[in-house]
Amino acid sequence: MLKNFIEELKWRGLLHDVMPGTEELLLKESVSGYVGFDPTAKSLTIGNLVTVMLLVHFQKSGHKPIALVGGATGMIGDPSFKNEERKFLSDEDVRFNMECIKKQLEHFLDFDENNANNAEIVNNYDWFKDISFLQFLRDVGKHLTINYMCAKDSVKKRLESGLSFTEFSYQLLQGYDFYHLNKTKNIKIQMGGSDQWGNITSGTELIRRKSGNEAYALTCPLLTKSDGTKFGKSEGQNIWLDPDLTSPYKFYQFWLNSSDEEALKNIKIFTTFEREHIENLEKEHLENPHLRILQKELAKDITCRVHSVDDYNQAIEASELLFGKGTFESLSRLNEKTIINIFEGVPQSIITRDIIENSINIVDFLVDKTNVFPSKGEARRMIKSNAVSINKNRTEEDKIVNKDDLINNKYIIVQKGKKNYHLVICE
RNA sequence: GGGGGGAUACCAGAGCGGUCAAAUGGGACAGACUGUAAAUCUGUUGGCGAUGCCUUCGGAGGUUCGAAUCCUCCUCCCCCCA
Repeated sequence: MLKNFIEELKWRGLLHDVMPGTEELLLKESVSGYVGFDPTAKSLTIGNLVTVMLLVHFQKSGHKPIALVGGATGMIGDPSFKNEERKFLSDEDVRFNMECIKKQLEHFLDFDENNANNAEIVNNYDWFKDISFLQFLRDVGKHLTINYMCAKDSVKKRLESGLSFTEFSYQLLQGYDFYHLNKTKNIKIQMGGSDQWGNITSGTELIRRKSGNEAYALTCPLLTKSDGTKFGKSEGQNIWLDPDLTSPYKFYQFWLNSSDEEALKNIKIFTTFEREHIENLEKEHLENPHLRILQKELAKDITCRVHSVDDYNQAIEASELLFGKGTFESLSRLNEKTIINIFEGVPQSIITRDIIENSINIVDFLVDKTNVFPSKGEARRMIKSNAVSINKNRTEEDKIVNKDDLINNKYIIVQKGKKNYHLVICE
């Protein structure tokens, strides 16, 4: 009943590094393993989703996944591969973020206590809050040398530019987490992104020295886009799991917009589809690339899981209208409720009715009244390069906007380029 | 402590008294082509009431008809010698 977890990660492209003996252990018995999440924001991003998927597959392979939310470590800040010292988060922020993240994790893992390998969430603040500084230095600090700690790639960069004692200590805290979980919950393996390798091995080392137990580690690659830039951002914006921060429509669009190469890579990483199923999808895709099957399946699966089937359907409906054969006529036929649904999550501005009644030049409309563009120069440039549409019709610089442009006597749909919409509501 | 080099638009980096709103490359955005893909090609990348005006070249002053460019002071970075 145990599946080969390592094998699974391998073909999915989710394995970067693994400690010797890990595979044997995982095949021999059902093991508890954990991944840590820092509560630096009130929501996880799709970047964090990669390590969430490690836990998901871990559980599916018959092991017991633990998500650690770093209530304590979040107050310190991980220096790994960062360029500079980070700001502290306030106590309340950490606690608030932690609660939010906890709820998000519950979407992915099975917490049903009737199952032997049900998921659990732990918070390292619970065991750190009662440890005194002196006690920590005696119990933990004594076991790892500065030389060992400095040798980590993750801190090397910062040794040149400066690193506070606080952040330097981070790996001890994370190492102690692992030790504590190993001792109290018999957790034998820690997983994470490849940037965490240094911190994780501090943990296995600490365990070995303090208790003589064997502990294991495994990391997944950090995702980058095929052009090498950071994954998970759209126009410089993070893609969040929280629908208030990234609307389901935008979320869906993000995945749908993947290039072929990325879609193939990501469908393995972010879905739980079986290997054979993915290979079939890939084959279909190659036969009919214009149908974008990989992108659609990928976007569908993730959107449904992170948000809901309803959100997905709505995103589809919106996408079809906005990118399909939408015309001024078809848009005019929509009722108000549909419009509101479709444009949920699309930037909007509200203007007063007299502006339209009195007619207004397109540039003033787009800059002064609605902030579609930050400056008139840019608005004119965009219009000149054929990038601006009003209600699906290309517009000219001398266009006057008046009440004939209102859809449903209330809405104007502005398009900047092919993909960016802006809804103007006239009240 | 002594000596030297530097800070320019999102980033890298030229310019070293007027012709500089500032070369070039990257990034970003847009257009064409397409499949809401990739590649490619093209355009844009300080603001405005726009053949002109205003604000920008680390900060503050000064010289000059005129300064990113010269001088003084300050802040921060890098290198070399002790």
